[in-house]
Amino acid sequence: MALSTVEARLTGAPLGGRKIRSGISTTKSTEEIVDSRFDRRLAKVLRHAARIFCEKGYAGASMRDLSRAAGMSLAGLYHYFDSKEELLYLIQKHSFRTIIERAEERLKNTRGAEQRVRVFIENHLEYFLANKDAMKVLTHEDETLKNGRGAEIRAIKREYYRICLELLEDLRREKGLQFSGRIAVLGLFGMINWIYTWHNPRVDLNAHELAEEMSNLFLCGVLHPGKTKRKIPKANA
Amino acid sequence: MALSTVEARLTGAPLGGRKIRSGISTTKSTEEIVDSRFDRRLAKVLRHAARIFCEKGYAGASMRDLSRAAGMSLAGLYHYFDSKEELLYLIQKHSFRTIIERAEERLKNTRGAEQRVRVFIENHLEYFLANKDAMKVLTHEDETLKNGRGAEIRAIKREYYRICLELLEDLRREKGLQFSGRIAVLGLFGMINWIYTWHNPRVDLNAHELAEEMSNLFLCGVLHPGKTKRKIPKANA
DNA sequence: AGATTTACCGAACGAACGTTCGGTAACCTA
DNA sequence: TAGGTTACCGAACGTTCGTTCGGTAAATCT
Repeated sequence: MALSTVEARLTGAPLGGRKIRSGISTTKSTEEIVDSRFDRRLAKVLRHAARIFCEKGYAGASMRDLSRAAGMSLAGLYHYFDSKEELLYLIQKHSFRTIIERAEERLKNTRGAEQRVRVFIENHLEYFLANKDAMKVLTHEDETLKNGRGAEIRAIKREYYRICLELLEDLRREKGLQFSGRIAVLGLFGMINWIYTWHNPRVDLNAHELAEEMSNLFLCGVLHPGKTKRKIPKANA
Repeated sequence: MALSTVEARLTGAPLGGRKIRSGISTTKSTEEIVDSRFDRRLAKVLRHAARIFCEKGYAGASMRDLSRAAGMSLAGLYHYFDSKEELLYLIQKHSFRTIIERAEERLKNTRGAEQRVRVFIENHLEYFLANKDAMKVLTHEDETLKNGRGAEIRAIKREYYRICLELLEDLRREKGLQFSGRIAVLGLFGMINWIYTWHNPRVDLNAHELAEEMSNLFLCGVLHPGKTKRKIPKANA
């Protein structure tokens, strides 16, 4: 793999994909097979890595732990990335990009400031609970990456923050309310990110129900308990 | 220091104190001076350790980092505790015990379910922001300790949880409300513990003001913005 | 078929880790 | 003032760390 950085290969495809070699090629299907094989194996490594980082923390997990979990030799791991730090970066970037992408997709089809906030919350919790390991690693290791990679993740984080802030300011405008946007966003993120510290799927509500409870709590507080909406309809007008 | 475990010495005094040697003693003032000197030095070490754990995480901080921060040799540190793990334990236990003690003290003098919840939140934020390093270490490293020490910290945590839960259930009863106590407690803890990830004293409100904002948000939600109470009076009847 | 690239692996690298050991000055008690 | 305790420290212990190197069998391209 010549110069080999995964980062250098990151462009479009699922996990960033592998750079398509330019030049004459009779069939491109073979290339795609090679590429997606690499990507599938990388994705598997990332899944196992997320699980171990989740259990032991980034600093507490050793590359030997990861190799054991992935069923691959220590040296073999380095075929897929250049360093432990890049591994964390790939996990965080993929999770963040995906949750933002999905939020934007769902918000495109939702009108009404309050409903949009509810959809944002539901999207967050749904993705969070379906990808607990990676999302814990994203939230818990949020100051771990430094320099370039850290800056890039922090930029994505600000983007997500801004989406939420705008939803809340729309709500404030629409209903003529008064509250601090910053405190509201950060209070909301606290509620919904804290979940990784306590949620037990055998005891607690599923993502959809939890989103409703959390939305009611955030929107109405404990003193004005929720108008329990039965379903969050995917309004398209 | 004979058998030397700090843990073996933990009984009453500030940080656990040093076990008072039993036996005949003409003056006990000398013993107290020795004891408090040890405690003062230990407290200083713990303060520096909390700062480093806060910056680099427990696993990411080395004993050499700690020795540098405390201005003491690596070996010298071990005069005050037996292991890195015990150091984390001492930091967490002291913070947790203190915040609970203060909450109970303040709640003794407060009537009215809503007011008691507000006092609980204000106590939490006040201690949290005044002891940011230690409180971040307490919240961030909440699954780090294992076995005996871990169980002990988790027991204190449950105690704190229960205090909050009872306040909320009192509120629910007093006002005839309906909400899930568990979700409310955990949502509230999310809001107020998440603060360590964003609070900047140069930009953000101080503890008292923040407590008011957070209390209003939690109690009334963003749709029913807060009855801004000017002062939280220390009611004594 | 021969040449190249891919996908690994065993073994080793030097650095850093938490902890311990043997000392030694300063202080306290008797 | 002799004897014991306290409060450290320099140097080293064995282990584990992230990463690299040289190799190889299989897959792919020409």
